Parts: sequence; C-alpha cells; structure tokens
Amino acid sequence: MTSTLIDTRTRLLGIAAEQFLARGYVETTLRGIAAEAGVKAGSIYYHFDSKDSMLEAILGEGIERIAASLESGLADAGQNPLDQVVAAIHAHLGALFEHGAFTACHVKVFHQAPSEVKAKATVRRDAYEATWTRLLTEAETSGRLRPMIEPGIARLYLLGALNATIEWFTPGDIAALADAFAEMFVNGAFIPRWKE
Amino acid sequence: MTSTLIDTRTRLLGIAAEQFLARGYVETTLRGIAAEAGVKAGSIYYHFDSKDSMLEAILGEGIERIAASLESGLADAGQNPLDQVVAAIHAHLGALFEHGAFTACHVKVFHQAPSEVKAKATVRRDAYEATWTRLLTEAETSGRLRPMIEPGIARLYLLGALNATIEWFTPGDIAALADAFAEMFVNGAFIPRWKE
DNA sequence: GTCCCTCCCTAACGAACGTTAGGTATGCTG
DNA sequence: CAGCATACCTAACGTTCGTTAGGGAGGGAC
Repeated sequence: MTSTLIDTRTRLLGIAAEQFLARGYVETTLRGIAAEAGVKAGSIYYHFDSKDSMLEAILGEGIERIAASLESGLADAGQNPLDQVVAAIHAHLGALFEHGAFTACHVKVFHQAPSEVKAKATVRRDAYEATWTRLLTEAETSGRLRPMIEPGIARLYLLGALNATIEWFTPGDIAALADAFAEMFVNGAFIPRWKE
Repeated sequence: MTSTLIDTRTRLLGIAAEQFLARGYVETTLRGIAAEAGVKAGSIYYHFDSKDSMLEAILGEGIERIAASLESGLADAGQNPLDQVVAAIHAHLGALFEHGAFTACHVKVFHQAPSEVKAKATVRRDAYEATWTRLLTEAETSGRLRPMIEPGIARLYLLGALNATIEWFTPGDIAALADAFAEMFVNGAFIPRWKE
C-alpha cells in the first residue's frame, strides 16, 4: 500500500510550505516540520533527499498552481487585451490567497532560495512571466498601451505590486482588491485633467 | 582619538548592510562581515551588542535615508498633489539605488528580520508610510484621485511596485524608470477608450 | 514460516554559528 | 614612568542544524 507514503509525503510538503512561508526558509528546521507532521526529523529523508529538495518541490508546485489559475482565468475572460489583463490580475491574486500555501510560499521564498534551487524554479517561472509579457505585448500591438510604456516594464511593475500583497493583505475580499488594483493599473489612480 | 573607532564601526555597518542585502540576514555570518572588514569576528562585539543590534542600526539608518530623500524631493517639487506624488516616486526609487546599501537593505531585509528588531524598525517605518498616505489623501480630498481608490490601498499598491524593483532593477537610468512608473500609477498603463 | 519491501525510529556525527572570557598592544594622561 | 582606556585578538563554549548509519516493526508474497 502506497497511500500512507503519499499521505506523509504530501503532508510534509504542505507543512513545509506553511513554515517556509511563515518563518522563511533558513529559519525553518526539519525538526519543526517533522514535529508538526507527527514524525521524527530523520524520517523526512525517506521521502526527500534534502531540505533543498523540499523547497524545490514546493516552489515548483507553487508556480504550477499560479500558472494554472492564470490559464483558467484567461480562458474564462473576454478575448481582448483589457479583459485579459484584468482577468490575469484577479487570477494571480486569487492564486496567492485561495490556493493553499504553495503559491504564496513560491512568491515569498523564491528570492531567499539557494541559487541552485532558484535556478531550477526559474525555468517554470520565466514561462509564467512570459505569459504576462505576451498579454501586455498584445495590448501594445493593438494600440491599447500607452506609447511610453514598455510591456516588460509594465509586467515588472504590476507583478511587483501584486506579489507585495502577501506582505500585508489579510485574506478577505480578494475580488475587491483585484478590482482596485486593475483599476489603478489600467486607468491610473488619478482622474485625468482635460486642461492645464 | 575616536576616529579609528568610528571608522571601524561605520565600515562594519556598511559591509553588513551589503551582505545582508546580497545573502539575506540569516545566511550572513559575523565571521564573513569581520573578514571583509579586516577584523576578527569577536571584535565586532566591541562595537555592537549582537548581530541583531547591527541589523537594527542598519534598518534604522536605511529608513532614515529614504525618508530624507523623500522630504528633500517633496520640498523641491510643485506643491500640488500630482507633482508631489511624482516627486515621491522619483525620490523613493532614487533612495533605493543611489544612497548606498542601507536603503535597499532596509526594503529587502525588513520582512526577514526577527520580530523584536522588526518591531523597533516599524516605528520609523510607519511614520514614513504615513507621509505617503498623507500625499494620497491630499490627492483624494482635492478630487484628483479616482472615487473607488482608497489612499491606503493605493499606497500599498504603489510602494509594493516600487520596492519590488530591488529584485530586478540593475542600476541604470533611474529617472526613466521613475517616469514610467509615475506614468503608470497616475494615468494607467492603458489608453482610455472614449467609446465602446 | 520465511523473505522482503515499506516506512519510520534512535542516536549520533560534524560543521557552522553567535557569543564570551580573558589577554595584549597602543597611546594618551597625569 | 605608572596608570588607564581604547581597540582588537585568541580560543573556546554551547547550541542548533542538516544529515546519516543502522535498526526494527509491520504486512504482503511465495
């Protein structure tokens, strides 16, 4: 029977994601993860090669879920640049706060990861960011983006604001938050002035 | 003569800020800082009480310099909500990349800091953020902010995007970056549509 | 009943780290 | 010259952590 194995492995990974998210990677100990899982520290090595490999699995699972949320959101939205970008904002924020600890852990811990682990996660991450760049490039080529705005800079600006929410947002009305962010990103925070 | 003392203390703090920024707080060792300063690890304790107290000093110095940059930028700009916000964006980004490692270190390491250190830095940090909230609230009361946008949310959105730059921006044309960010924050990334 | 594979445990190793006690050289002070 | 404070060193202590070697219980296979 392999169900127990899968259970323990999955449980360890989920607990690790929560602790990495809450305490940071380096300050999280295998002994702490094991204790919360009702297991001894040494037993982790039956399921994983090392602490780094746990992080690697978590970062991979996290970006995978975020990407899935994005693809799903894009498919359900209007097929025009504006609707796609707004849907992407909703999907990304939804993924961070409604899809378990893996997604938020990816965003928060990625930059603290050892370079080798980081390099492996970067592959999938680049593909995800490329989707955003594609969305914004489509907005640009269809003449919807402001002339002085490059899609690459816009992507970094927007994802920076979105990902920073994990430092302050207390899960609540995510749709309202996404609406406000979409409004600010698309139309700006200020009301245009006709004269002056 | 106390010049040697001040020199070494200052040098240690600068090196520590650089290493905290590059490797993170926990992964930076006192032995590494001491080595780069041409000193032995134990000697650090002549100048500082602990590793935590070094971080505390750095975080304080960092937010102080960022705040000074902001105040300076606001004083030199037009005294209207729009100009003030644009100047603030330029000042904040300028502080992160042109005022040494302390400012960038504050932004990057703050969220990794031990809770006690974090609590002390939070006092000064709250005051800095209150300045931003004041700017945006003035924009709101003078009718320049979009109705559905709350100043508090706008501040978190904008500072999130600004602070995230330390993860990707390679010091170059900061003014151009600030211009693009200001354009996106104020007017939005999209061109308004008159019909549809 | 015997074998073997799965899954977890005990117990320890070795390294790295923050920190400290005590010593030493230097130079100013009286 | 004696005395003292400054600035740094040496050498270690104690702890924590990732990791590993080896063992054992349990159940399915034959």
